[in-house]
This record gives sequence, structure tokens and C-alpha cells, in this order.
Amino acid sequence: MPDITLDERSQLILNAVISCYITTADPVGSRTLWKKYKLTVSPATVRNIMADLEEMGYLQHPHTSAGRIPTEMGYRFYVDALTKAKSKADKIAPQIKELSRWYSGGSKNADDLFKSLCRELSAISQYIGVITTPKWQNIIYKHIKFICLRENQYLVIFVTQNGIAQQRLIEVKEAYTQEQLDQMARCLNDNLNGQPLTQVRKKILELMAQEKDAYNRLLQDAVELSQGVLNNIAESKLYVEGELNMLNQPEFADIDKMKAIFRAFEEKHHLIKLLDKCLNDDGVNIFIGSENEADRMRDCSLVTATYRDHNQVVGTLGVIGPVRMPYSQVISLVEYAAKLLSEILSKQ
Amino acid sequence: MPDITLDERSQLILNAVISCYITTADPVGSRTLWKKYKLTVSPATVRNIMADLEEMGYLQHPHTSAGRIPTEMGYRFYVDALTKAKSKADKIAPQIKELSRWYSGGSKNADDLFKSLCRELSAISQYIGVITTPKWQNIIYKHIKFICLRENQYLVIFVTQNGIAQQRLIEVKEAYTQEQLDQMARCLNDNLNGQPLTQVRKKILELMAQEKDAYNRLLQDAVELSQGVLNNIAESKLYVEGELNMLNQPEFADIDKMKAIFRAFEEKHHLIKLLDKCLNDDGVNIFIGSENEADRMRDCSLVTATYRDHNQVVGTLGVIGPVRMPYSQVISLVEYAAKLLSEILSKQ
DNA sequence: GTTAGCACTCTCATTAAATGAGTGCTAACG
DNA sequence: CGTTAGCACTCATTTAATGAGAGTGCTAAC
Repeated sequence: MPDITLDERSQLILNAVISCYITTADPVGSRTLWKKYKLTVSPATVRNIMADLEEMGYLQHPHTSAGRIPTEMGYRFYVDALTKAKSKADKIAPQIKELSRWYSGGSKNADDLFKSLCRELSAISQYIGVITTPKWQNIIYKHIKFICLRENQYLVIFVTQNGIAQQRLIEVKEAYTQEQLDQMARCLNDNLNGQPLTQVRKKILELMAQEKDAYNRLLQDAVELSQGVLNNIAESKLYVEGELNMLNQPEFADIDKMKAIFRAFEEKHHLIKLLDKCLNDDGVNIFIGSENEADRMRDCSLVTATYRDHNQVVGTLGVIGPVRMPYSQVISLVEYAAKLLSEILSKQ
Repeated sequence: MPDITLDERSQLILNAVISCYITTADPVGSRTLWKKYKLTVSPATVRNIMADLEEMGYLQHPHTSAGRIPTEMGYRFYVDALTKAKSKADKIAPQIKELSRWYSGGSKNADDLFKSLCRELSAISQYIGVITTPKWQNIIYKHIKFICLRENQYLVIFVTQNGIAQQRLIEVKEAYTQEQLDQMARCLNDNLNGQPLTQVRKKILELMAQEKDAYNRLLQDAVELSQGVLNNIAESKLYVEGELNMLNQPEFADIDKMKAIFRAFEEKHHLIKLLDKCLNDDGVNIFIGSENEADRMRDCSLVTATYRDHNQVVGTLGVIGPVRMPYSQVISLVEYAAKLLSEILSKQ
């Protein structure tokens, strides 16, 4: 963090350099800047200022006779200024229009909803869309169903309030009739319908303690059967769409950088961890380059926002692109997407 | 198709060139070949033979002073010879060992099974694994379930004999109690359990004609509700894994070729069509380069095999890699994978 | 403090020459 | 007549040299 705040003119130049570089991907020189932004000061002065900015660490030089490009610190300054000024510049960006067209109002099951929104994030931004699913702890138990496929092999289907159906195939030695299975399911459903998943385990234990009668044996089995599915659904899931968009970014024309990116996405748990960390900071979060800890993501930036379900923060969505990214637009997009998703979830 | 069959020595040279090129990816010259395969004839003679092979269209020259590389016709010859000689060379390839280690015998639902096998195909071959799901027509109706999530919003879950559960969220104006829904489902289940999907539609029509009584209205609704899911499940699905492996292939170091490949995979229907065509030809099928009609796949080869469910061909699996591919190994792998999958499906 | 001028630096594209792998051809050999 | 050695030739690739262009940094003047 620099001790001296930049004077207004320096800020102007810095922002100009960055926004110019964002659009062209070429190092920007003093003359270019002067012409493009019709600066009142001459290129020579601009050069002096840029030299100062470089000394302070906001800009860098690929080589002596090239223009300047922003450092991560430069981007950070730019983005911070952007988010501060955000409220006033709240004009309706074209990306937002596009996104609002996406949601036609028809209801989808949650899986399709997330996937489709994730696609949309990617398509509009031309980068990579990511969404983490809600922490399933906040999810409401709706229904469980056991189906006997063949001897000793059962399909367990678990449905949550918002229409997520999880299925799992299990094998047990015990042989149940479909009738018994239905009875087991009914017992669970009657008692657990409408409970948040956090409560379900507790409730199950209560149930088992209460009922000392004939049902008890069946109930135990039912619990055992459903265990796998319930555990499974507790895991949070990551949606990623549009990796291939990175192929179009000039900064990844180098095949090795390309590989690094794709490799980074193979290890999804890193990404999940990063996104989950954002859950605590409500609103928009931005990670520039090496601020994403994963080394392979050092050429990428991540813009995230948290979304809510019935006014409680449950998940994160965002866009991943190159560090050189039109932050302003992406921020609008991500912010709006989060708002939209929150509305959709809360309506359901 | 060449009128004159190649004499033995020419075949030897041709196969040597191809197998050498497959391992090194470099054009192979006469001297190299002579040394590597300890040929009894001199490099000069090899040159003469290669010139002949070139004239016949089996080999080609990137430029005058480079070695030879196979043409598609060359590969075709090589592969045909390979498959003919296959039976005798049926030694246990290391890939097969790896694959047999994969299947631990535990049962999975079909979706996980396909996905996991597809991953395995990709991981072992280091190329791209593909599987088309069975034509769902051959699939057995097991169970349908309607769940009311909230007013006018229902989740339809459809389960097939082999444990595929399809779900769909639908909205209708009609308001049903859960009891009514169960009744509807029971009606369908009682009548359709065990029927192949091809029969289901017919059967439904019969049912509706038969029952003129009170159930009829409910049944009609049930059919309407289930329509979406039944249509959905009729679509065959494509599993693709390991696209990123292509990043390691030297022939795709060029970023544009890379893009072409990835684009090709965005249009999955082409691939599905191609794979479905193989359903008619039982056993292993190989498409070399432009033999895959899609122009973007012209630098790739596809090795497929059909697999069976209870002795009836139901789907195709395969591996996609560069044209320069160790066909022998890949063929073994694909062949064995198909056999294995057939066994697994038939056991269930 | 700002600006104009100018020498200087470094990249990138182009050209030229050197290198070398591998062929094609020819003539000799068994 | 098939096979081989020898040799000139071709063409991609590498290395070096050159020049243009962009942009800076410095200095001196305003």
C-alpha cells in the first residue's frame, strides 16, 4: 500500500493507461494516450508522470522502448476506484440487458438453473462463468423415495424443496418388498418434510429414540439406506462454463500459458475454496492475478459476488478472465447476476 | 483402392515408416529406417521403395528434402493389416490391465458408470474418451414418481430398470394433492413396470382407450405430466472426457488447430451422429482423419467399438486422438472396454 | 512546472547466408 | 535386372545482419 495518495492528474493518467490497455492489449505510450484522451498536457509531461507511476509500482515496462502496462497494483488501484465510484455510474450496461433477457420466468430445477446461468455468465462476458451451489445445509428436506431395481439393489432418490433430486444406487443384503420400502419412506417423509437439512440428522436420532416399536427396525434400515444420499447432497458443487473462451484471449496465445490455465481448472477444489472464502464478504469481490493464491491462476482475475436465498447468503458466482479484463462491465454483470439469482431463489 | 497388392517388402517398409512416425512424430528418412529396423537392403533401395509407395499414394513428402510421412491411405492400409492380424497378436496389452483394475465390481448407477469408464478411456489412452448412451428405446420402464414441491409445481422422476433416474420440474394449472399424484403414478407403474420404452407410448394409448372410468381423467393428466421426462430420456446422451489431453499432442501445438479441435467438440451432435452410425457395424470401427466427415475433425482419428446389453448392441464407445495414434494399443483398449462394459451391463 | 527536441534503446520484421537432413538420379556392380 | 554407392540438388531451419518504428529519457529552453 503506497503511503502517498496519488494527485488527481496522476490518477487520471493511470486510469487512462489501464483502460486503454484493457481495450487494446498493447503497451500504451505517452503519445497515444495524449491523442486518445485529448490530454491538456503534452506527451513529455505524460512521460514524466508515467515514470513516476512506474517508480511507485503502478505501471511497468516490458522493455525500454515499449509503452507502459499496468502492474497488479495498478489494476488494484483502478478497480478500487471503480467500485468506490460504482454507485453513481450505475447506468444500465448492455450486458445486464442481455442477462435480463435470459430469465424468462419459467421455473427450472436448481441444477438446470445454475448451469444455465453459468453458461449465460460465460456467454455474455466471453470469459469463464463459475457458480458454487448453496451450502446444502440451508436446504429443505422434501421427499425421499426408495425403489427396488432388483434383488438387493435399491435406488434412493432424495428431493429437496427447490427441486434438486439426488439419486444413489445401493446394495444391501436385506431384501425388502416395495411395500416395506414405501413404508420406510413414508415414515421419514412424514417426520422430516419441511425440515432444513441441518436438522435432519438430529431429527432422525430423535425419531429412532422415540420409536421403540415395530417400525424401529425398518426406520433404522431406512436411515442406513438414505445415509449415502444425504451425505452426498451435503457436498457443495461447482459449475464452470466457457473454459474455451480463453482460447480467444490474446494473452493466452502462448500454448504453455494456455495449458496452465486449463490445468488450473482441473483442480476444482482450489477454486471452490477460493469462492467459498468470498461467502463471508457479502457483495462483489475481486481477485487480481496472483491474489488468487493458486499459482496457475496468476494470469487470471476473478470477479465474484455472493447470492442469497431468502435473504441469507448461500453461494458465490463469478467470472474468471485474464487480468486484463474490462472490470467495470464484468462487475456490473456479476453483480446483477447475483441479484437476479437471489430473486429467483427467493421467489421459489 | 489400389489395384496391385503390395509385395511383402513394400508392406514391411510401409509398416515400418508408419510405426516409426507414430512414435516420433517426425518425418522418417531412408537412413533412419535402415538403422532402426536393421534392414537387409540399403538406404538407397529403401528410397526407391518409398518413392514407389509415394507414387501409389501411401506416403507423402512434406517437402523434397524431408523424410516420408503416411497419408491417410497409408494409415488405412496399416490399420487394416493390424485388425486382420489382430487375433493372433492378442497379447494382453498393459492398457487392458489398467482398465481391468478400474472395475472394482461395485455397482453404480448408469450415469456414474458411463462417466467413470469414459474418464478411464481418456486417462489410459491419453486421448479423448467418448461414450454414447444406449438407445433408450431398449430401456425398461421401472417406476415413475410425482412430487408436489409447491402449488402447481411438480417434480417428475422417472426411473429405468438399470437405475437411470431422470427428473424434470413442471408447472401445470391443475392442483393435485400428493395422494392424487401417488394414485396417478401407481396407475402408470402397475401397468408399465417392466415394459420396454418402445412399448410404453403404445401401452399408454391402450390404457387411455380402455379406461373410460374415473381414473381416466387422472391418467390423462399423468400422461401429460410424464410426457416431458419420457421425451427427454429418449434422447441419447454423449459422454466426453479428456479434451485437455489434446493439449499435449505435438500436432496441435499450433493454436489454430487446437481451436478447431475444441470447436469440433462444441458441436456434439456431429459426433453423436458419427458414433450412432457405428451401431450398425458390430465390433471395432476406425475413422481416420477426413473419414470423419466433420471438417474440423480432419486431423483426428476415431476408434470405436459397440457394446451390448444382454446381447443386444445398444451403444458405442471410443477414443479420439490425433491421426498419428498408436492404433494397435488404442484398438485393444477400446475393444476391451466395450467387452467389459457389455459384461457389466448384462450382469445387472 | 511544462514542453520541445533529440539521441538512444529495444523489438520486430526482413533479408541473407550457412547448415544439414534427405532425396533423386546415375552409373557401376553382381 | 535388382541393388547399391556416390554425388549433386532441394528445401526447411537456424543464425546473423540490417533497418524501420515506437517510445523513452534526458536536457535545455520556455
